Amino acid sequence: MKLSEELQWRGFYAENTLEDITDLDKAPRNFYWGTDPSADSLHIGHLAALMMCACFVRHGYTPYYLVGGATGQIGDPKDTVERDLKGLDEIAKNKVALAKQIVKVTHSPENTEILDNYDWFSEVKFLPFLREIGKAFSMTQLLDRQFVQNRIGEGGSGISYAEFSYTLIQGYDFLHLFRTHNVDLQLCGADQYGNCTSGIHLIKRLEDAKADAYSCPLVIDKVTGRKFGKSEGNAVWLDSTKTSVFDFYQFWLNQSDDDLDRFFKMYTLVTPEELEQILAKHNENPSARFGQKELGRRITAVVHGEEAANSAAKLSEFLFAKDQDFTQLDDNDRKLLAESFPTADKGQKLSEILVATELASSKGEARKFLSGNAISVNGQKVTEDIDITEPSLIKRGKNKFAYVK
RNA sequence: GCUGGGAUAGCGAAGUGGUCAAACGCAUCAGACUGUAAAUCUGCCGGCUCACGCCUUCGUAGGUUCGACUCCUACUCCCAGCACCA
Repeated sequence: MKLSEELQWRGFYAENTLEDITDLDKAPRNFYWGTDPSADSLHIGHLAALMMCACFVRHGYTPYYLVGGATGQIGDPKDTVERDLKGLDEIAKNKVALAKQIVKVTHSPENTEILDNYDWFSEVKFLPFLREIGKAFSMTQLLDRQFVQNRIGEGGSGISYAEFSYTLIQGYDFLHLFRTHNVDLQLCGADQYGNCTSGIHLIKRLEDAKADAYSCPLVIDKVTGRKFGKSEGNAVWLDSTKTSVFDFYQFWLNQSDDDLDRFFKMYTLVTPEELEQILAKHNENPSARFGQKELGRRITAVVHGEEAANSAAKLSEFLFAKDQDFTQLDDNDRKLLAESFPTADKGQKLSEILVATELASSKGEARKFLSGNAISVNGQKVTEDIDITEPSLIKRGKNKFAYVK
């Protein structure tokens, strides 16, 4: 498939500035994709964008990945409220973490350079910036932006000059990369499209050259209607200390049948023929969740590696089997359990173990779970605060586990 | 700068001296049902406690009162209008 065909087939197709999408097939270009270090891990929303980047790279494009040490100090305006400024220490820490993840999931060589816009912004002086960049922007257009309109005026929560100016910073990045690295294409999620056009505008204005932006749709959770990984509470992180490999795999396993097609296309490298086979097999018996299992295994492999993905799959098979027999666990299985879930030592009350493994936040909550029929030990529902004297598998709710050594 | 309005739990939003840990909605969490899905129904839903109960919250800091989310003062931030500037 040509790049343009593949992008459309995979669903990486939203707004862009191209005359025609087939222009992408002509000659490989240098592109950049960036994110701000506003958290210490990427999530699956970023992953979709990175899979799109990888698609370009497979077709010969040269990637520049940017972690926004400068933009992160301001924060991209949300359309609801002003962000709290991140501490500089935190930003520095986050930058390192994100850079590592980008290298990992894009399967870039270890020495791949991750750009940091702080490197050039730390040199930028305010007056020259206003004279060169500030002058290029019309206040009318800046005010016209939808999120600005949401933030100011009645019912709005206000917006600071700092956040208001964010788009100038990101626009300048594009200009800078155009000048220094011949980058004339920016890839982004649809929510960043406006910021991309700021850069295009600058490049046109100051360099009299045409640059392009290409965005992919935001991945929307059909259930909540919100974009993936948005709200902190239920974000699915790529960092296994924030979202365990098991939980990551389980997230995909729990997707609905309707979403299989689009997630396979976006998040895995399946070919059309392969996908057809997978879906056909899935539809023979949807309740067996063949599609979800395959999806989970593949995406988990991209993020955490083949071995971890297979472990998560194996563990899930065992834990959700109808007739699990915990006495048949061998040492390897036990080791896997201990690695995958929080652990506690035997010889304690069940409520204490629940607290120690963070399955419950307090003894009171532990008791509530027990009386609410939410806890099982080795597959048996337990409602009393019994003593746990043997190695056991504790389960809370549908898929929260802990292991007692 | 002036005038008026506002700041309540994860979010939205009631509450205008005691019956407020705070209505209601959403989200989360748990249960039933199920395909580890969706929809639906049920419960929980500031923290701690086996529990009577105790502790901490209603922008911040003080004050009045037996008692304050509710009244007063100052401050911070937001919104609107006006003024200033142009």
